Amino acid sequence: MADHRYDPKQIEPRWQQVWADERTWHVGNDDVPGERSYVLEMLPYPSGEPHIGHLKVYSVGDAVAHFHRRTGRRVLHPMGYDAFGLPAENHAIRTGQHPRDSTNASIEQFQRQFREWGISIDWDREFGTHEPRYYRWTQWIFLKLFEAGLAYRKEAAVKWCPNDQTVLANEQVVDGRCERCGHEVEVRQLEQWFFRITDYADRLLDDLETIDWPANVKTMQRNWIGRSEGAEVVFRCEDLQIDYPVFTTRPDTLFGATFFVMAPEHPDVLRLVEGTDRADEVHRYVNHALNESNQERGAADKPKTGVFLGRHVTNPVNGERLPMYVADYVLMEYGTGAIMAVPGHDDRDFAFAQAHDLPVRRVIEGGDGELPYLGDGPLTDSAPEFDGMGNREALGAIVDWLAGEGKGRPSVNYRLRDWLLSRQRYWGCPIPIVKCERCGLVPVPEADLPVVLPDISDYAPRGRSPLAAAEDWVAVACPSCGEPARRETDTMDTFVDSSWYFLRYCDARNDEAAWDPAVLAEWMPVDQYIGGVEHAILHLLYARFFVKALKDLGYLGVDEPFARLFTQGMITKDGAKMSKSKGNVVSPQAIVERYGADTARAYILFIGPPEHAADWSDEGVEGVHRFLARLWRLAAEAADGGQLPAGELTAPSGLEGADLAVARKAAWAIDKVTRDMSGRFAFNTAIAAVMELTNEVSRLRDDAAPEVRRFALAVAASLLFPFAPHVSADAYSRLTGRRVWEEPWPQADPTLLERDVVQIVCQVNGKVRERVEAPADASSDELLALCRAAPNVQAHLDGREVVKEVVVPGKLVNVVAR
RNA sequence: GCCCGGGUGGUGGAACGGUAGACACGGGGGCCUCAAAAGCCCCUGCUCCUCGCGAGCGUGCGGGUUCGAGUCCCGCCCCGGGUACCA
Repeated sequence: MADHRYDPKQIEPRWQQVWADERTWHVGNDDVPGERSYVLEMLPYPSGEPHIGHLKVYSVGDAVAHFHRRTGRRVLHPMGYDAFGLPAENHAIRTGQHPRDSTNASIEQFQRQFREWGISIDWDREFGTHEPRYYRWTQWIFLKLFEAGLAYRKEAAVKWCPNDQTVLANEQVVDGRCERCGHEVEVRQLEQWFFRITDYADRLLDDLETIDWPANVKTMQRNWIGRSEGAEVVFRCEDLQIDYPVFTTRPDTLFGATFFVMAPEHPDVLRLVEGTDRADEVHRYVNHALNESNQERGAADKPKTGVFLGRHVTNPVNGERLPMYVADYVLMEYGTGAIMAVPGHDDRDFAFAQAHDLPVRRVIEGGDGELPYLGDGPLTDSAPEFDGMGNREALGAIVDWLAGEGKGRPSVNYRLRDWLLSRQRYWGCPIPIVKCERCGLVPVPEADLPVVLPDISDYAPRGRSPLAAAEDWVAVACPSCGEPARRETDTMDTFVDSSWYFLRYCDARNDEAAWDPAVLAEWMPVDQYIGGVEHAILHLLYARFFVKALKDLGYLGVDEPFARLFTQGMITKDGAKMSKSKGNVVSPQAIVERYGADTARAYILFIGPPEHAADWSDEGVEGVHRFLARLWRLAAEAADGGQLPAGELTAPSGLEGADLAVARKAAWAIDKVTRDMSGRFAFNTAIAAVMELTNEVSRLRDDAAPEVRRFALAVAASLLFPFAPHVSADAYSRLTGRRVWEEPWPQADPTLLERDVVQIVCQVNGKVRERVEAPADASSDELLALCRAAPNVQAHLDGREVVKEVVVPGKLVNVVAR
């Protein structure tokens, strides 16, 4: 007999070769009828080599893709690279190596490893976002958004990272620090490019209802958009004849306002005190507040500081004069940069009032008498027509009254800001705009796209894009008037590149257009999107915005890019995030080298539910490897004696004893794995079921029927294929002479799923006292009789009165006794 | 503070309101072998005893609903993540 040693180094390259030679995973855009499925994992940023997180996300995605294919769908499962970005550029600054070269080298690493992992990718659709044939269309989309007024330039207070020497979008500032490098960000007043994502705030919010995403991701997006309903109320400063609107969610508390506060950045603060004796003090305060870091200023528990402006505004509901303050707890970015302060019913206003000896007034009854009171209740001490009215009802009534007087109106405010997309860096997609002194901002004509990123020698950022130094490139004739003009030298945020790549995959080789809308209609939306929860706000919000905007412009027909989202948990080592500095990095390449790709993939899916974080265990890998080796060896040995007959994979007939039990186990495994893969991604229990089946086969005695052994092993291999494709393909091929990926998903024979004898649990007062065998179709009375006859049940019923009997057919009998 | 997750053996984890701990790791014992590796077999939640087809306890804590609760409800504690002066 041949030497049957499981050797992934032999098996894996052989099948990879077949898949590459035959372009097995390619799917055309041909108008073939039948169900389609678009399975997509978030595209990788190619830096160095793939890490363990990549192994996980593509193992999960590949399992889904294979399952969809085997259950009769045409599956689009492409791959690409998010290839622009700062790490490559910073590397270039240190070494002088062109970012394109280091990026392409990384991409080759990724390609090689994806092939070695056996991921079923349609390589014919591959691209990197840094390739002109791709970013040509990124620029085209930018122009379409520009034409529609959705991309615009404005001067604003923006977040600046002094380390990366570029501006950042709000989403890229985490705890006052740069999301990428961790450096504390500053605020600068600069003119920048923005996308008008705030126009879509309501739709981005409302359409969350229509997509099947994890609740926590939806919640994070809702919070980020931060819609609040309330009213805009106008407070007039009579001294200077200026109206100051404020946004409030609590117009019901208007009668409790006792002072008025402006943000230090508010443009009118200095004007209000000009030439007064308060000017010096206010100047000092504002300067101090502006120089304070975001971190310090952002702390909610910080004492409430502020300065009186020496001016007053009039409360529109009762004509009271309220003192005006400047205080850093009011933010310029939100609302109008000014607030009415109601210390009786707001924590922060209360804290400020305490610190500055301002009156606190109760206008809503309730609570235990303590102020501030944040709950609901009837109005008091407000106005005769509102007193006694529930505050929720009063809220509307007061807004109506204000609207009638022209002093306010219902209003909605969002936390979401427009997306700042320009970056003062080199390695990104050039913004296709020419700045002409005469014509202003002129779009580059579509026929001239792409605006190709020029090669430069000095990548160092100096507060402006390194592109600004490429004089030959910058100097250009204005497309509109022909006079000398200059190119926009900022590049786009790399999140722009990844906001539409899933559209390009559908029609990746189209040189005439970004895509053919008819082709897009065949594939979009993505049926199953898979990635890390760290993109819950950034990428996933931006991509949704792009799809909605492009739909409005008539280029596609869907409202949402990703119908179903799955977020996988992190892989840790020794309970901690893997990092070079901790020295706890597990390299996928080392694992694949040692155990093979199948072991690495199957282990990462077996370790636990894929949505949970999981800790890597070297011993656990060994266990999965042993399992694959055992399955393969059993299959190879069983195939020595012959193959299964051609045709459908069905159990031999006329089985009995252990042979029948194995056939039943196979049917059970088919059913179990199918269920685990259908509704949820319970890969861990699916693999456990195949393990159980394999264990049962390995316990068969030598005189077992060879066909049932082959059948059960072929079922095991077939079910395992989505998780460990090479070893499964190899085992299946030996057992059947056929290619498992061309086989339909196995069907469980219903007659084998049924049992004629079942085990019945006998309980007395809810405690298990005995287990008995009973015919599966036994009646309740029969089951009851069987259980009451059981010795241990009788022992526990001895001398007691039976008060109730519960029978769950096929399962259990519970006798309740006193 | 608020919003999500999550607390089950030595470990990762299983369990439509119905046998808690599938599967795997680790551990113990055995077979094979000159020996080892590999492989195979058995045992493995805790406690007690009369050692059995035994009894009791056991899913973070305290209550509740139910014939029956890891699972549902109420009140807490702890851990992880997100978010935070957003008016």
